[in-house]
Amino acid sequence: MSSKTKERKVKGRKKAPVSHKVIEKRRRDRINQCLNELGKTVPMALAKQSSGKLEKAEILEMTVQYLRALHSGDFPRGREKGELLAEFANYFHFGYHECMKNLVHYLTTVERMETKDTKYARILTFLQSKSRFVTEPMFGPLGVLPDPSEFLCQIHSTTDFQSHNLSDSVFQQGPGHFSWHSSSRTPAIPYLPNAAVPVTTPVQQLGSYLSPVQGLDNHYINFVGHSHANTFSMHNAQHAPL
DNA sequence: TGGACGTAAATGGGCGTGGT
DNA sequence: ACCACGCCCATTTACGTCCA
Repeated sequence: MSSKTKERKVKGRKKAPVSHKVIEKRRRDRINQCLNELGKTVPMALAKQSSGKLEKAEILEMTVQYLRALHSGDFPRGREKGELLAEFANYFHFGYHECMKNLVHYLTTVERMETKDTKYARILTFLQSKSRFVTEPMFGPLGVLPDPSEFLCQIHSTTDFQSHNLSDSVFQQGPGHFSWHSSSRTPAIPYLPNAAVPVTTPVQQLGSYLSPVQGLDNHYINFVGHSHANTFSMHNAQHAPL
């Protein structure tokens, strides 16, 4: 066993050498972090993750398929490429919203946290920042996609954030839009029905916020040549027409 | 229940590269 | 030339799942 393996040699340098184990650990962490990001970004991986564990190899496979689909000219007739990209983005936002919804439900019901709680506010702010970080590099250029953080901006845009309570808080949306409270898995969370989510995607013009996501299932499956439509069954069942 | 199997993480070592 | 560092690969270890 060489000295390198225990600790990298120290001679004649200012900086203390870093253990090879530590370096390798960091490297593995970087790899895993990127794989996780892919798992949260690639629609099919995101869908499968929600129903079970996803192997690294699967994430990579789905990413390859996803990129092939995006770069393929073989889009369904009558659908614009940008339109489908927007659908993919919506799919991601859907998953993100779903997680946030569950988290908020947990915080408010299980943890008994109030919206005026600073910790509650910090968590939402964190989610907001993460939301931007994850989505912008991939979908930013489209420029017209809804950002989940816009849900939260409805809180932060008002300085009296602390005056809000659960019944007049964040998850405000109009009819036909993505629902924060209608999941079969989570009980209802009160909301203001008159505040609409700022959704401006092209696909939205075709109908509700969710319908593109449902439509995406078939398109995406066709793109990647998979026949496992039941991969998305959870979403279909859960978010059938609002 | 225990062995087979698969996956992920940890570890050890070689090699290339860039800075001094 | 020497050294720190990063990358890659092979092997070992830990852990979870499946099946007889």
